[in-house]
Amino acid sequence: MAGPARGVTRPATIVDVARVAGVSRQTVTRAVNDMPGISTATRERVLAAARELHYHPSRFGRGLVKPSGRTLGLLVADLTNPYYPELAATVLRMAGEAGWDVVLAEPSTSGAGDFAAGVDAVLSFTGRPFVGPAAGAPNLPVVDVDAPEPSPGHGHVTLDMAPAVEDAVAHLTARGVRRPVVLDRPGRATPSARAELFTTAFARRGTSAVVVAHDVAAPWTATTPTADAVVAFNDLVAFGVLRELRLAGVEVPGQVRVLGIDGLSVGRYVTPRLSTLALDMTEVARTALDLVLGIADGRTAPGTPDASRRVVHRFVAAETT
Amino acid sequence: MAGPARGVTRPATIVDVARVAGVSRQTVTRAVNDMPGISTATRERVLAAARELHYHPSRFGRGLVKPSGRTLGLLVADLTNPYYPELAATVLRMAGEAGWDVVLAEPSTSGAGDFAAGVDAVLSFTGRPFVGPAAGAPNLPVVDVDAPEPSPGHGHVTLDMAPAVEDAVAHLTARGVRRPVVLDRPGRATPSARAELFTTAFARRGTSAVVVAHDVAAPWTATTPTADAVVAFNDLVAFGVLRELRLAGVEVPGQVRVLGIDGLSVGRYVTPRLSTLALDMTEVARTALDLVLGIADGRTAPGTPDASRRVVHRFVAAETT
DNA sequence: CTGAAAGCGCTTACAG
DNA sequence: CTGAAAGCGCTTACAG
Repeated sequence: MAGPARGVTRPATIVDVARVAGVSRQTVTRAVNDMPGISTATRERVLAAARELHYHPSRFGRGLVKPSGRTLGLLVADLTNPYYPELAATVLRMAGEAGWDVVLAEPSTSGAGDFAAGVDAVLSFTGRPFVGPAAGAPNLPVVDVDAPEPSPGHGHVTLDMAPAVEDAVAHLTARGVRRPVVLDRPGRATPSARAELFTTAFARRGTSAVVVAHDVAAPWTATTPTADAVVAFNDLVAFGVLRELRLAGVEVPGQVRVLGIDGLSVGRYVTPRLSTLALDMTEVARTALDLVLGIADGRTAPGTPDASRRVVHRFVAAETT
Repeated sequence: MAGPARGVTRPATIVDVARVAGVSRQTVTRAVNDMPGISTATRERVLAAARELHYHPSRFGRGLVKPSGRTLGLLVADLTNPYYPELAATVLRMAGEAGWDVVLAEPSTSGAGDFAAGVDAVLSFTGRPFVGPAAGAPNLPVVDVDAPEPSPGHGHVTLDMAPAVEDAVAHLTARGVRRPVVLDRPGRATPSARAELFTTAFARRGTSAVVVAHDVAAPWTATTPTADAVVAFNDLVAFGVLRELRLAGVEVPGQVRVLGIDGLSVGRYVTPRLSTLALDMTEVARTALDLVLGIADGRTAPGTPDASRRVVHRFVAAETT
């Protein structure tokens, strides 16, 4: 009963079970996989040995020899923002239909190297190009979504907010907005791309928008008390703004109009309902998944125009504008 | 250049690359893994061949021979309800620290069999015991969370709402609630366990609660227009109730008090803030993960008392009660 | 710097 | 009903 490796507990393998049960390896396989051509007595003896040794088949040994599904690595920036779980849920369901498993990870959580070792393709929703291990993963199919610039060898999906920004700004100015505030992500030297889209669009209409860092220490209400519209960095920030305004007794959209970005489905529960630049998560998921699976299957070559896709936001006017 | 399998495209293996590059298998390994002891010229020739063949190392072949992290299968009922992503995010982060990857799946998405084939342990948040493949996965470590009854051979984590229900009902009756409505999940013959907890607790205080199926076709406002408190099946339902009441001009908590269940973190954005029976997601994740990894590492035996854990909800009185 | 040999844990034919 | 042999794709010593 004393195994070769005393002290250190090595997981039991099929040969350990075979030895303990006094049979051959292939008989263990028959018992464990419930195959025909084995006597009941033998099967039970083998299963008892398996139980005793806590034997569980190695997925590597098995995967090497049996056809098995492939695994997609899904990297998302921050699972705390419902935006990413919504996206992940859609990717998960679609990938499942295509026979792919999905390993979910955040960049902070797992070393990118370890992560890449266990997957057959990568879909990265982190806002920057996926950086795999320097070596060991040549030709790993990778698709970056919404990365600021295309990474050579990767497929990429661009999320284009510009048309929706135009629509939203036209909508707001038509309703008399003249002193809009754009709440930008804090801690940056320069305005974000989305903030610039808004200031440019407003400027084209003769309206100058103020960009303010969304900072709890210096709330925008103090900086720009006369604002008649707030463009939030994303829906989550907009929800916070709506709450602030409610508590301050400010009417939305009567006194201040509020616009979010993302189109989170939890938005259906807030009152008044948030106007937002919505992304069709299903479309994003389908586009990104189609691309990465296409690369994995050799249908699409990274570097070709077909490996570069685009999804646009859509302005959804609800109750806050 | 014509491989042995013409027509059907079989993924290239290390020997294909070796053949095309005119080197041995181990030289391909050296090039691909950026190891020393290989000339620059050879390395480049090999990498060029790898590129040409779209070669990517099999994770099975590699996993068999290199020490690698293990994979946890995380099964959640419904990624559409933020409750599950919140839980998943916490599990993901903690599992990552322990060196485990996480495959996320919904029961509907992937055949349970396929799912179980690729993982070393399973954590099931589906409200019922995990059912793996009938065969092929003996001694797979499994932990069920919040399953109605313990499944033999599995570890289980019970989520106990009873103490929080007591606190909430005491709170509500102390504030004069006499005609509470419990919104139950629709389409069931008998009231849910949580609905019964509430009716019992109210009854003990001499108050009879009405259980109504949460059904858009027959809204609770029509069924029980005189209700002075609404206990929702979960936070998401409660958010919808809050919106209904707002639109109907009903004051919360002045005219009707509202209670949710779950303690979703998105609740921080709704106004007024929802009172709820909150679950500490971190505690649930830590408890469940500790248990399943303990079973996987042989520290904990399923069936022993230690393989059965309990986490309690906590009543959080916010602005709606 | 390069290759021949052994082996990781498993299953699939093939023999008895 | 059971076992000996071959092989899945890879890496790790070991020889040259």
